[in-house]
Amino acid sequence: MKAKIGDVAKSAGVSPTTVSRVLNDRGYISDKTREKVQKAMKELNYFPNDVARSLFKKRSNLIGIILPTTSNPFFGELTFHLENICNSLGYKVLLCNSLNQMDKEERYLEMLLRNQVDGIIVGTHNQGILDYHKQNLAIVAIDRYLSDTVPVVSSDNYEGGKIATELLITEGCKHVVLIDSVGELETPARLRRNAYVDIMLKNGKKPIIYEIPKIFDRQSQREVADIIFTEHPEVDGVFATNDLFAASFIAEAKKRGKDVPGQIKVVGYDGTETVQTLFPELTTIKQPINLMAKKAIDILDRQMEGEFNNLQLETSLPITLLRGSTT
Amino acid sequence: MKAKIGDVAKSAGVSPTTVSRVLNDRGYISDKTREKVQKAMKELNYFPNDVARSLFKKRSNLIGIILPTTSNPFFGELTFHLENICNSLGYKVLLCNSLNQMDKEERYLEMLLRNQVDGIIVGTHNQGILDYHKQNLAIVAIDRYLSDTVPVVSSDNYEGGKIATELLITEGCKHVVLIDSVGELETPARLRRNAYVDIMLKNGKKPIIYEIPKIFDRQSQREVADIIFTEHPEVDGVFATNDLFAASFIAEAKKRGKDVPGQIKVVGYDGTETVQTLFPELTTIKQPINLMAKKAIDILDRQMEGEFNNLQLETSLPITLLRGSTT
DNA sequence: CTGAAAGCGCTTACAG
DNA sequence: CTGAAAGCGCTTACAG
Repeated sequence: MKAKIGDVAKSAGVSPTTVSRVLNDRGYISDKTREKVQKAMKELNYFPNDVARSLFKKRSNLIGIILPTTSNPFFGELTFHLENICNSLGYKVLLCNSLNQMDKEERYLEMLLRNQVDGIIVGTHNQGILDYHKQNLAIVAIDRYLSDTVPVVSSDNYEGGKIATELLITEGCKHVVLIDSVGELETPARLRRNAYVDIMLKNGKKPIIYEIPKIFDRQSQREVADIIFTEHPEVDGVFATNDLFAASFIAEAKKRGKDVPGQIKVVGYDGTETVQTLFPELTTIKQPINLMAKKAIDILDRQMEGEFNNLQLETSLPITLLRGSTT
Repeated sequence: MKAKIGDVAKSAGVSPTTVSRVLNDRGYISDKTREKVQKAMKELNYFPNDVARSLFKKRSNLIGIILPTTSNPFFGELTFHLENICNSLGYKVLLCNSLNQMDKEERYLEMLLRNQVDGIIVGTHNQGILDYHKQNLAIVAIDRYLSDTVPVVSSDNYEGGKIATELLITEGCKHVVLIDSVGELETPARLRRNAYVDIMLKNGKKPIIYEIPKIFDRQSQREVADIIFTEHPEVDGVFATNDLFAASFIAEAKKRGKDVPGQIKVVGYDGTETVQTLFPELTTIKQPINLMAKKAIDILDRQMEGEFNNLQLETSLPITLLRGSTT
């Protein structure tokens, strides 16, 4: 059976209190005692039970991450960086893939709370979360507005949308279509769309917007591309707010014998490592995923240390244009 | 402050024992009492503390997942499926990205143990894990041999390697090169290489094997491609044991003006959703990720229920060939 | 420098 | 049908 603190104490001939002291390097202990205890711990292959510790300390060092799905390269990479940084700080990560489903999000949220997480990183639009934030639970959102009091970290979506749209227009596109996620909510990512609309209007062009209903479904992406070709055969430029949408559109274009970038130019969004490897030709707007993760955890950590005031409520990190050969 | 069971008891005018009973639906309770308690829980917005529960029950319902990195599409998708299935079964997932670094793996392992996980799913080659398995910790490996007693779930790697190599030869390739991960250990995935060697020899051809030193690094992948072109300019076929390697090789080929599949044919491996979206032209061997996840958790769950005998020690799921236009 | 006692928030025999 | 007591494995005042 697993050794407990009492077993170590008995074996070392001291009290559990003393064992706890050497474990936590706390208070005075004679070198001799410390050695005895350490020897006993080795022998019994003892390591502390963090569940018991958490219960007493009212601190779990657990961080919950709720996001749509790690299957998506952006979130897969974001998850890696988040977990990696958490780990280096001594935090452990409880992962939740909500698929953007409200009901799942709510159940995940309750699960995290029951498990006494010290903080939550939210990459989905969970609104129920608001209530809990007030109960001084540390929360930070990535690319989502949750409430006036929850800090949001994102990259400069407006600038990204602006650069993408302007590039297409500069390259001579007359009919630029936007392919975006279906969106009920006002999210920072929606600024990409806003920028597209602004730039189009500024150039005297009519914005044409299509939404992917099931954003993580390849089939759904292809169908929308198909509809675009039917309804707007004149399309000669596409700004997709997500690289996967861009790739699906291009696949559909090729199927129809359309040349990219000859007849249609395409710009994507995200610029993950995965996309840069699998589809390096794609012109896209790259988000600084690692920086976003760092910043999010920085803000979360501050809250977990009790600093709920003076939090930077909105952080916008710089994006970069990756020029490929699809424009 | 967070309501505790005592607060609910006081508010409902009963004992904590009774509250616990309605919480767990255990023993006899009068309907009237149950209602009183439920009303009090609602009012106080009470939900149980799972840390305290775990401590008493000696069961955390926590599952640790150790894998290289969710940044990689295969592992990103695998993680999604694993977590998703765990969630549906009432388990929670503690995520660990080890980057295949031994020291990180060992630290993660100890972390998981301290946190009293009920089971561990391992997608890396952690050897230290063996010792703990004997202490009746539930463990299942994905694509890794850990020891004679740890069940392994993988897809039919030999068959995949065979199909890929045979396809290239059938298509007329004379000089087929293998691009593989650097590999110290005997893993199921290594069977892809074994199959390649067998088929090459069977066809009277000399196997030519290159290894990517830093497998998650795009730069490293490109460098190996570069070396292949220098050392084997005659190369007209490539079997890459990973789609990212394949993509990097193709990028390097294009840079040199080589036509794929005209001058060089390429087959990858994994066939994730991400690859199918971003690089649908790639011919590749698709692993049944969802099935692998299901099977792994099935085996883990059985162990967590105390069934350590009669475990299927080796599971090999069927792969499929996805024919694209790179062959 | 070290230990006995109390308690973290629950659950479960055991009584009644 | 309900409650008082003990205990899960730790840690931390408080004494000495």
